[in-house]
Amino acid sequence: MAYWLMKSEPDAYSIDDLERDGREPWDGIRNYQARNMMRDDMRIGDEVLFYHSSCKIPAVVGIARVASEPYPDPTQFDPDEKYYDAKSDPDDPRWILVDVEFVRKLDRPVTLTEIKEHPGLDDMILTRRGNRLSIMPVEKAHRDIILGLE
DNA sequence: GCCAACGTTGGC
DNA sequence: GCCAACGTTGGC
Repeated sequence: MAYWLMKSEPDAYSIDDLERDGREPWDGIRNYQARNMMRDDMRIGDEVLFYHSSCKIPAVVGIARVASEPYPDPTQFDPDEKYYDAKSDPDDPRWILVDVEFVRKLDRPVTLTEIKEHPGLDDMILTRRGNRLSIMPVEKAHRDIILGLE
């Protein structure tokens, strides 16, 4: 089983929203690297660290799991959608997503500050300079440390 | 609101 | 294929 971190702006979609919905298609990803990971590398049951970004206290706030095989992101074909992509061919969809499922909230958020301060988490992709990926792989050792901090 | 970093686009 | 311009991300 692999481990992932997925960012979401809590104003747009928070861990509480996922808890309420139970399950959610991870739509709107328009970055090829992130798409490739969902399309090629994620497996049902993989664990996801749910991270709040672009907010007051950026932090890992919960755990989710990959809940579907990859499939085309429907929002790319809907002209009324923010994430509409006129250049995506329905016969060869450009954007692929997976569903994610709520598992639990952390007992308390593990903040970006703590992650940066922890020596064992030095080489996490999350804190790498210039990293802008909204989906990234997480090593088990790093995941274990983070869950040890909650 | 600023700005660094980086991806994407499009002209040539 | 190069590269300047532009857009986006996301922490601060």
